[in-house]
Amino acid sequence: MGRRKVEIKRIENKSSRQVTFSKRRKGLIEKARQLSILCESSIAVVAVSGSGKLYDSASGDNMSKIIDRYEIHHADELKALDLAEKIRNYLPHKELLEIVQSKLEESNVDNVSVDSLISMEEQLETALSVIRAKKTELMMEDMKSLQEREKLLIEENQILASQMGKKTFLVIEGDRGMSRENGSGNKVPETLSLLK
Amino acid sequence: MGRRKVEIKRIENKSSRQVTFSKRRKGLIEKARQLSILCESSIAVVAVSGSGKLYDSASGDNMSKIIDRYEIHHADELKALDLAEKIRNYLPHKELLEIVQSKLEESNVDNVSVDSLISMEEQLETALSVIRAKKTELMMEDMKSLQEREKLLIEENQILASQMGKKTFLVIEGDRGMSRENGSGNKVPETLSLLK
DNA sequence: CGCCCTATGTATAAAAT
DNA sequence: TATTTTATACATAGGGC
Repeated sequence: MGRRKVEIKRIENKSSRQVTFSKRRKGLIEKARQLSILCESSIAVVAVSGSGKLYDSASGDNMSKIIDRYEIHHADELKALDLAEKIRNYLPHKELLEIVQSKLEESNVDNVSVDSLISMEEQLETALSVIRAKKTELMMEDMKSLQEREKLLIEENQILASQMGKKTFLVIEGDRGMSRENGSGNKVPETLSLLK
Repeated sequence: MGRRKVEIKRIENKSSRQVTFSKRRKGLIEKARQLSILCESSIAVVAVSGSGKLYDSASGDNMSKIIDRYEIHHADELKALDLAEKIRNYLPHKELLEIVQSKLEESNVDNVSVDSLISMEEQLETALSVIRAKKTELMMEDMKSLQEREKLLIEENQILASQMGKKTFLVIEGDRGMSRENGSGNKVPETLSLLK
Protein backbone atom coordinates (compact mmCIF):
# COMPACT_ATOMS: atom_id res chain seq x y z
CA MET A 1 0.00 0.00 0.00
CA GLY A 2 2.78 2.38 -0.49
CA ARG A 3 5.36 3.33 -2.99
CA ARG A 4 6.57 -0.21 -2.94
CA LYS A 5 5.67 -3.61 -1.69
CA VAL A 6 6.92 -4.55 1.74
CA GLU A 7 7.80 -8.02 2.80
CA ILE A 8 6.19 -9.02 6.06
CA LYS A 9 9.28 -9.44 8.20
CA ARG A 10 10.92 -7.39 10.90
CA ILE A 11 11.91 -3.94 9.62
CA GLU A 12 15.60 -3.67 10.38
CA ASN A 13 15.92 0.09 10.30
CA LYS A 14 14.95 1.30 13.70
CA SER A 15 13.46 4.62 12.77
CA SER A 16 11.41 3.37 9.88
CA ARG A 17 10.27 0.53 12.11
CA GLN A 18 9.01 3.10 14.55
CA VAL A 19 7.36 5.19 11.86
CA THR A 20 5.64 2.11 10.49
CA PHE A 21 4.54 1.09 13.97
CA SER A 22 2.96 4.45 14.50
CA LYS A 23 1.23 4.55 11.12
CA ARG A 24 -0.03 1.02 11.08
CA ARG A 25 -1.09 1.10 14.71
CA LYS A 26 -3.20 4.12 13.98
CA GLY A 27 -4.63 2.38 10.92
CA LEU A 28 -5.37 -0.76 12.88
CA ILE A 29 -7.23 1.10 15.58
CA GLU A 30 -9.21 3.05 13.00
CA LYS A 31 -10.15 -0.24 11.30
CA ALA A 32 -11.26 -1.60 14.65
CA ARG A 33 -13.40 1.45 15.22
CA GLN A 34 -15.01 1.16 11.81
CA LEU A 35 -15.68 -2.53 12.28
CA SER A 36 -17.35 -1.94 15.61
CA ILE A 37 -19.62 0.72 14.13
CA LEU A 38 -20.42 -0.99 10.85
CA CYS A 39 -21.24 -4.29 12.47
CA GLU A 40 -22.31 -3.14 15.94
CA SER A 41 -19.68 -5.20 17.64
CA SER A 42 -17.10 -4.58 20.34
CA ILE A 43 -13.46 -4.61 19.42
CA ALA A 44 -10.52 -4.34 21.76
CA VAL A 45 -6.98 -3.78 20.54
CA VAL A 46 -3.97 -3.88 22.82
CA ALA A 47 -0.57 -3.20 21.31
CA VAL A 48 2.74 -3.43 23.09
CA SER A 49 5.58 -1.84 21.16
CA GLY A 50 9.04 -3.38 21.01
CA SER A 51 10.15 -0.86 23.59
CA GLY A 52 7.34 -1.86 25.92
CA LYS A 53 5.01 1.05 25.44
CA LEU A 54 1.36 0.19 25.63
CA TYR A 55 -1.36 1.41 23.30
CA ASP A 56 -4.93 0.30 23.46
CA SER A 57 -8.34 1.01 22.12
CA ALA A 58 -11.79 -0.29 22.87
CA SER A 59 -14.65 0.33 20.50
CA GLY A 60 -18.27 -0.51 21.05
CA ASP A 61 -17.79 -1.20 24.73
CA ASN A 62 -15.24 -0.52 27.39
CA MET A 63 -12.01 -2.44 27.59
CA SER A 64 -12.68 -4.21 30.84
CA LYS A 65 -15.98 -5.56 29.63
CA ILE A 66 -14.41 -6.90 26.48
CA ILE A 67 -11.57 -8.47 28.43
CA ASP A 68 -14.06 -9.93 30.90
CA ARG A 69 -15.85 -11.44 27.99
CA TYR A 70 -12.64 -12.95 26.70
CA GLU A 71 -11.81 -14.38 30.10
CA ILE A 72 -15.24 -15.86 30.63
CA HIS A 73 -15.02 -17.45 27.23
CA HIS A 74 -11.69 -18.98 28.08
CA ALA A 75 -12.86 -20.22 31.43
CA ASP A 76 -12.99 -23.50 29.56
CA GLU A 77 -9.26 -23.66 29.95
CA LEU A 78 -9.78 -23.96 33.69
CA LYS A 79 -11.19 -27.40 33.11
CA ALA A 80 -7.68 -28.73 33.30
CA LEU A 81 -7.87 -28.08 37.03
CA ASP A 82 -9.94 -30.19 39.35
CA LEU A 83 -11.81 -27.15 40.52
CA ALA A 84 -13.49 -27.10 37.16
CA GLU A 85 -15.95 -29.45 38.77
CA LYS A 86 -16.93 -26.80 41.28
CA ILE A 87 -17.29 -24.15 38.65
CA ARG A 88 -19.32 -26.36 36.40
CA ASN A 89 -21.94 -26.74 39.08
CA TYR A 90 -22.45 -23.04 39.15
CA LEU A 91 -22.26 -22.44 35.44
CA PRO A 92 -25.64 -22.67 33.79
CA HIS A 93 -24.63 -19.49 32.00
CA LYS A 94 -22.83 -21.33 29.27
CA GLU A 95 -26.04 -22.93 28.17
CA LEU A 96 -27.74 -19.59 28.50
CA LEU A 97 -25.21 -17.96 26.23
CA GLU A 98 -25.78 -20.64 23.68
CA ILE A 99 -29.51 -20.12 23.80
CA VAL A 100 -29.11 -16.38 23.42
CA GLN A 101 -26.72 -16.77 20.52
CA SER A 102 -28.88 -19.24 18.67
CA LYS A 103 -31.93 -17.05 19.17
CA LEU A 104 -30.12 -14.04 17.87
CA GLU A 105 -28.70 -15.94 14.94
CA GLU A 106 -31.63 -17.95 13.73
CA SER A 107 -33.98 -15.04 13.76
CA ASN A 108 -33.54 -11.52 12.54
CA VAL A 109 -32.31 -9.56 15.54
CA ASP A 110 -35.09 -7.11 15.01
CA ASN A 111 -37.66 -9.82 15.34
CA VAL A 112 -36.60 -10.96 18.79
CA SER A 113 -39.15 -9.56 21.16
CA VAL A 114 -38.00 -7.04 23.69
CA ASP A 115 -39.64 -9.17 26.35
CA SER A 116 -37.60 -12.21 25.44
CA LEU A 117 -34.44 -10.10 25.41
CA ILE A 118 -35.32 -8.72 28.82
CA SER A 119 -35.86 -12.19 30.10
CA MET A 120 -32.55 -13.36 28.67
CA GLU A 121 -30.80 -10.40 30.19
CA GLU A 122 -32.29 -11.23 33.55
CA GLN A 123 -31.24 -14.83 33.27
CA LEU A 124 -27.72 -13.83 32.34
CA GLU A 125 -27.51 -11.40 35.20
CA THR A 126 -28.75 -13.99 37.60
CA ALA A 127 -26.14 -16.41 36.37
CA LEU A 128 -23.48 -13.78 36.85
CA SER A 129 -24.63 -13.04 40.38
CA VAL A 130 -24.52 -16.68 41.25
CA ILE A 131 -21.04 -16.98 39.86
CA ARG A 132 -19.80 -13.90 41.66
CA ALA A 133 -21.40 -14.98 44.91
CA LYS A 134 -19.78 -18.36 44.56
CA LYS A 135 -16.42 -16.80 43.82
CA THR A 136 -16.66 -14.70 46.97
CA GLU A 137 -17.85 -17.66 49.00
CA LEU A 138 -14.91 -19.77 47.91
CA MET A 139 -12.49 -16.99 48.66
CA MET A 140 -14.02 -16.53 52.09
CA GLU A 141 -13.63 -20.22 52.77
CA ASP A 142 -10.00 -20.08 51.85
CA MET A 143 -9.44 -17.05 54.00
CA LYS A 144 -11.15 -18.74 56.89
CA SER A 145 -9.09 -21.88 56.63
CA LEU A 146 -5.92 -19.85 56.36
CA GLN A 147 -6.90 -17.90 59.44
CA GLU A 148 -7.70 -21.05 61.36
CA ARG A 149 -4.41 -22.55 60.44
CA GLU A 150 -2.67 -19.39 61.47
CA LYS A 151 -4.42 -19.51 64.83
CA LEU A 152 -3.33 -23.09 65.34
CA LEU A 153 0.22 -22.27 64.42
CA ILE A 154 0.29 -19.38 66.85
CA GLU A 155 -0.96 -21.70 69.59
CA GLU A 156 1.72 -24.16 68.62
CA ASN A 157 4.34 -21.52 68.90
CA GLN A 158 3.09 -20.38 72.28
CA ILE A 159 3.06 -23.90 73.60
CA LEU A 160 6.52 -24.60 72.27
CA ALA A 161 7.84 -21.31 73.55
CA SER A 162 6.37 -21.72 76.99
CA GLN A 163 7.68 -25.24 77.18
CA MET A 164 11.10 -23.89 76.40
CA GLY A 165 10.57 -21.12 78.89
CA LYS A 166 9.89 -23.78 81.52
CA LYS A 167 12.99 -25.55 80.33
CA THR A 168 10.92 -28.61 79.53
CA PHE A 169 12.61 -31.97 79.66
CA LEU A 170 10.09 -33.87 77.58
CA VAL A 171 9.67 -32.97 73.95
CA ILE A 172 7.23 -35.68 73.01
CA GLU A 173 4.52 -33.32 71.87
CA GLY A 174 6.81 -30.85 70.24
CA ASP A 175 5.68 -31.66 66.73
CA ARG A 176 2.04 -32.22 67.48
CA GLY A 177 0.74 -29.54 65.19
CA MET A 178 3.22 -29.74 62.41
CA SER A 179 1.73 -32.78 60.83
CA ARG A 180 -1.59 -31.03 60.63
CA GLU A 181 -0.26 -28.68 58.00
CA ASN A 182 0.65 -31.44 55.60
CA GLY A 183 -1.86 -32.36 52.98
CA SER A 184 -3.87 -29.22 53.22
CA GLY A 185 -0.97 -26.98 52.44
CA ASN A 186 -1.69 -26.75 48.77
CA LYS A 187 -5.40 -26.19 48.91
CA VAL A 188 -5.15 -22.46 48.73
CA PRO A 189 -3.11 -21.92 45.58
CA GLU A 190 -5.44 -24.29 43.85
CA THR A 191 -8.49 -22.29 44.74
CA LEU A 192 -6.76 -19.02 44.07
CA SER A 193 -6.91 -19.64 40.40
CA LEU A 194 -10.62 -18.97 40.62
CA LEU A 195 -9.90 -15.34 41.15
CA LYS A 196 -8.57 -14.65 37.73
CA MET B 1 -11.90 -0.21 -0.91
CA GLY B 2 -14.75 -1.71 -2.72
CA ARG B 3 -17.06 -1.10 -5.58
CA ARG B 4 -18.38 1.90 -3.75
CA LYS B 5 -17.74 4.07 -0.78
CA VAL B 6 -19.25 2.99 2.51
CA GLU B 7 -20.37 5.35 5.17
CA ILE B 8 -19.15 4.36 8.60
CA LYS B 9 -22.45 3.67 10.28
CA ARG B 10 -24.29 0.55 11.29
CA ILE B 11 -25.04 -1.64 8.26
CA GLU B 12 -28.76 -2.18 8.41
CA ASN B 13 -29.00 -5.29 6.27
CA LYS B 14 -28.31 -8.22 8.53
CA SER B 15 -26.64 -10.49 6.04
CA SER B 16 -24.35 -7.89 4.56
CA ARG B 17 -23.52 -6.79 8.09
CA GLN B 18 -22.46 -10.32 8.82
CA VAL B 19 -20.46 -10.65 5.61
CA THR B 20 -18.71 -7.39 6.35
CA PHE B 21 -18.02 -8.47 9.89
CA SER B 22 -16.42 -11.63 8.69
CA LYS B 23 -14.30 -9.94 6.02
CA ARG B 24 -13.18 -6.96 8.03
CA ARG B 25 -12.49 -9.02 11.11
CA LYS B 26 -10.23 -11.24 9.08
CA GLY B 27 -8.54 -8.17 7.62
CA LEU B 28 -8.11 -6.60 11.03
CA ILE B 29 -6.47 -9.68 12.46
CA GLU B 30 -4.19 -9.97 9.46
CA LYS B 31 -3.17 -6.32 9.92
CA ALA B 32 -2.45 -7.01 13.55
CA ARG B 33 -0.28 -9.98 12.59
CA GLN B 34 1.65 -7.93 10.07
CA LEU B 35 2.18 -5.10 12.51
CA SER B 36 3.50 -7.44 15.14
CA ILE B 37 5.99 -8.95 12.71
CA LEU B 38 7.07 -5.76 10.95
CA CYS B 39 7.63 -3.88 14.19
CA GLU B 40 8.36 -6.75 16.59
CA SER B 41 5.49 -5.86 18.85
CA SER B 42 2.66 -7.75 20.52
CA ILE B 43 -0.86 -7.13 19.38
CA ALA B 44 -4.02 -8.52 20.89
CA VAL B 45 -7.38 -8.23 19.22
CA VAL B 46 -10.63 -9.29 20.85
CA ALA B 47 -13.83 -8.95 18.87
CA VAL B 48 -17.32 -9.63 20.13
CA SER B 49 -19.92 -9.84 17.39
CA GLY B 50 -23.35 -8.34 17.77
CA SER B 51 -24.70 -11.79 18.46
CA GLY B 52 -22.13 -12.34 21.20
CA LYS B 53 -19.67 -14.61 19.46
CA LEU B 54 -16.09 -14.07 20.43
CA TYR B 55 -13.10 -13.93 18.11
CA ASP B 56 -9.60 -13.17 19.21
CA SER B 57 -6.04 -13.14 18.07
CA ALA B 58 -2.75 -12.56 19.75
CA SER B 59 0.36 -11.88 17.73
CA GLY B 60 3.88 -11.57 19.03
CA ASP B 61 2.98 -12.97 22.42
CA ASN B 62 0.19 -14.91 24.00
CA MET B 63 -3.11 -13.33 24.85
CA SER B 64 -2.87 -13.62 28.59
CA LYS B 65 0.52 -11.95 28.68
CA ILE B 66 -0.76 -9.07 26.61
CA ILE B 67 -3.86 -8.73 28.76
CA ASP B 68 -1.73 -8.92 31.91
CA ARG B 69 0.37 -6.16 30.50
CA TYR B 70 -2.69 -4.08 29.94
CA GLU B 71 -3.98 -4.71 33.42
CA ILE B 72 -0.67 -4.02 35.08
CA HIS B 73 -0.43 -0.80 33.15
CA HIS B 74 -3.82 0.25 34.37
CA ALA B 75 -3.25 -0.97 37.90
CA ASP B 76 -0.39 1.48 38.15
CA GLU B 77 -2.73 4.24 37.22
CA LEU B 78 -5.06 3.20 39.98
CA LYS B 79 -2.26 3.20 42.52
CA ALA B 80 -1.15 6.65 41.51
CA LEU B 81 -4.39 7.99 42.82
CA ASP B 82 -5.56 7.61 46.33
CA LEU B 83 -7.82 4.61 46.37
CA ALA B 84 -10.61 6.30 48.22
CA GLU B 85 -10.39 9.17 45.81
CA LYS B 86 -10.65 6.80 42.92
CA ILE B 87 -13.65 5.05 44.31
CA ARG B 88 -15.29 8.32 45.09
CA ASN B 89 -14.85 9.41 41.50
CA TYR B 90 -16.55 6.34 40.22
CA LEU B 91 -19.07 6.10 42.97
CA PRO B 92 -21.78 8.62 42.63
CA HIS B 93 -23.99 5.56 42.53
CA LYS B 94 -25.84 6.36 45.69
CA GLU B 95 -26.79 9.69 44.30
CA LEU B 96 -27.40 8.10 40.96
CA LEU B 97 -29.85 5.66 42.44
CA GLU B 98 -31.69 8.49 44.07
CA ILE B 99 -31.80 10.40 40.84
CA VAL B 100 -33.04 7.39 38.94
CA GLN B 101 -35.71 6.71 41.48
CA SER B 102 -36.93 10.25 41.70
CA LYS B 103 -36.94 10.60 37.95
CA LEU B 104 -38.91 7.44 37.60
CA GLU B 105 -41.35 8.50 40.27
CA GLU B 106 -41.93 12.15 39.60
CA SER B 107 -42.22 11.79 35.89
CA ASN B 108 -43.99 9.32 33.80
CA VAL B 109 -41.48 6.59 33.11
CA ASP B 110 -41.90 7.22 29.41
CA ASN B 111 -40.69 10.78 29.82
CA VAL B 112 -37.24 9.86 31.08
CA SER B 113 -34.99 10.04 28.07
CA VAL B 114 -33.49 6.78 26.98
CA ASP B 115 -30.15 8.53 26.68
CA SER B 116 -30.17 9.64 30.28
CA LEU B 117 -31.09 6.14 31.38
CA ILE B 118 -28.32 4.70 29.23
CA SER B 119 -25.87 7.10 30.73
CA MET B 120 -26.99 6.23 34.25
CA GLU B 121 -26.74 2.57 33.48
CA GLU B 122 -23.21 3.02 32.21
CA GLN B 123 -22.19 4.95 35.27
CA LEU B 124 -23.63 2.30 37.54
CA GLU B 125 -21.89 -0.45 35.65
CA THR B 126 -18.61 1.37 35.74
CA ALA B 127 -18.93 1.89 39.46
CA LEU B 128 -19.68 -1.79 39.90
CA SER B 129 -16.66 -2.85 37.85
CA VAL B 130 -14.36 -0.67 39.87
CA ILE B 131 -15.74 -1.99 43.12
CA ARG B 132 -15.51 -5.60 42.03
CA ALA B 133 -11.98 -5.20 40.77
CA LYS B 134 -11.00 -3.55 44.02
CA LYS B 135 -12.71 -6.20 46.07
CA THR B 136 -10.79 -8.93 44.33
CA GLU B 137 -7.55 -7.02 44.62
CA LEU B 138 -7.97 -6.53 48.37
CA MET B 139 -8.87 -10.15 48.91
CA MET B 140 -5.82 -11.23 46.99
CA GLU B 141 -3.63 -9.01 49.13
CA ASP B 142 -5.10 -10.46 52.29
CA MET B 143 -4.63 -13.98 51.08
CA LYS B 144 -1.06 -13.25 50.22
CA SER B 145 -0.25 -11.74 53.59
CA LEU B 146 -1.96 -14.60 55.38
CA GLN B 147 0.06 -17.07 53.39
CA GLU B 148 3.28 -15.26 54.12
CA ARG B 149 2.52 -15.14 57.79
CA GLU B 150 1.68 -18.81 57.75
CA LYS B 151 5.01 -19.55 56.18
CA LEU B 152 6.79 -17.54 58.85
CA LEU B 153 4.88 -19.32 61.60
CA ILE B 154 5.73 -22.70 60.20
CA GLU B 155 9.38 -21.72 60.18
CA GLU B 156 9.04 -20.56 63.77
CA ASN B 157 7.57 -23.86 64.74
CA GLN B 158 10.28 -25.78 63.04
CA ILE B 159 12.97 -23.74 64.72
CA LEU B 160 11.33 -24.06 68.11
CA ALA B 161 10.73 -27.75 67.64
CA SER B 162 14.26 -28.44 66.52
CA GLN B 163 15.63 -26.45 69.44
CA MET B 164 13.54 -28.57 71.78
CA GLY B 165 14.64 -31.66 69.95
CA LYS B 166 18.22 -30.67 70.72
CA LYS B 167 17.18 -30.17 74.36
CA THR B 168 18.37 -26.62 74.20
CA PHE B 169 19.42 -24.99 77.46
CA LEU B 170 19.13 -21.42 76.34
CA VAL B 171 15.71 -20.15 75.48
CA ILE B 172 16.60 -16.55 74.82
CA GLU B 173 15.29 -16.63 71.29
CA GLY B 174 12.26 -18.72 72.06
CA ASP B 175 9.78 -15.92 71.48
CA ARG B 176 11.64 -14.23 68.73
CA GLY B 177 8.88 -14.60 66.21
CA MET B 178 5.88 -14.21 68.47
CA SER B 179 6.13 -10.50 68.73
CA ARG B 180 6.09 -10.30 65.01
CA GLU B 181 2.51 -11.47 64.93
CA ASN B 182 1.21 -8.77 67.17
CA GLY B 183 -0.02 -5.65 65.53
CA SER B 184 -0.63 -7.23 62.17
CA GLY B 185 -3.00 -9.81 63.55
CA ASN B 186 -6.11 -7.77 63.11
CA LYS B 187 -5.47 -6.47 59.65
CA VAL B 188 -7.39 -9.23 58.03
CA PRO B 189 -10.74 -9.00 59.78
CA GLU B 190 -10.64 -5.29 59.21
CA THR B 191 -10.18 -5.72 55.52
CA LEU B 192 -12.63 -8.53 55.35
CA SER B 193 -15.48 -6.20 56.01
CA LEU B 194 -14.79 -4.71 52.61
CA LEU B 195 -15.84 -7.91 50.98
CA LYS B 196 -19.49 -7.59 51.64
C1' DC C 1 7.36 12.29 16.86
C1' DG C 2 3.24 13.75 13.88
C1' DC C 3 1.57 15.49 9.71
C1' DC C 4 1.69 16.39 4.76
C1' DC C 5 2.18 14.50 0.05
C1' DT C 6 1.87 11.21 -3.81
C1' DA C 7 2.35 6.77 -6.05
C1' DT C 8 1.10 2.36 -5.54
C1' DG C 9 -0.14 -2.01 -3.25
C1' DT C 10 -4.08 -3.74 -0.51
C1' DA C 11 -8.49 -4.42 1.41
C1' DT C 12 -12.88 -4.95 0.46
C1' DA C 13 -18.05 -3.91 -1.59
C1' DA C 14 -20.90 -6.01 -4.56
C1' DA C 15 -22.10 -9.92 -7.04
C1' DA C 16 -21.87 -14.53 -8.22
C1' DT C 17 -21.06 -19.38 -6.71
C1' DT D 1 -22.49 -19.11 5.20
C1' DA D 2 -17.46 -19.08 3.04
C1' DT D 3 -15.00 -18.28 -1.01
C1' DT D 4 -13.98 -16.15 -5.40
C1' DT D 5 -14.03 -12.36 -8.64
C1' DT D 6 -13.52 -7.72 -10.08
C1' DA D 7 -13.61 -2.84 -9.67
C1' DT D 8 -12.53 0.64 -6.75
C1' DA D 9 -11.65 3.10 -2.38
C1' DC D 10 -8.18 3.22 1.10
C1' DA D 11 -3.93 2.66 3.61
C1' DT D 12 0.50 3.38 3.63
C1' DA D 13 5.85 3.47 1.97
C1' DG D 14 8.94 6.76 1.10
C1' DG D 15 10.14 11.35 1.39
C1' DG D 16 10.05 16.02 3.22
C1' DC D 17 8.68 19.50 7.08
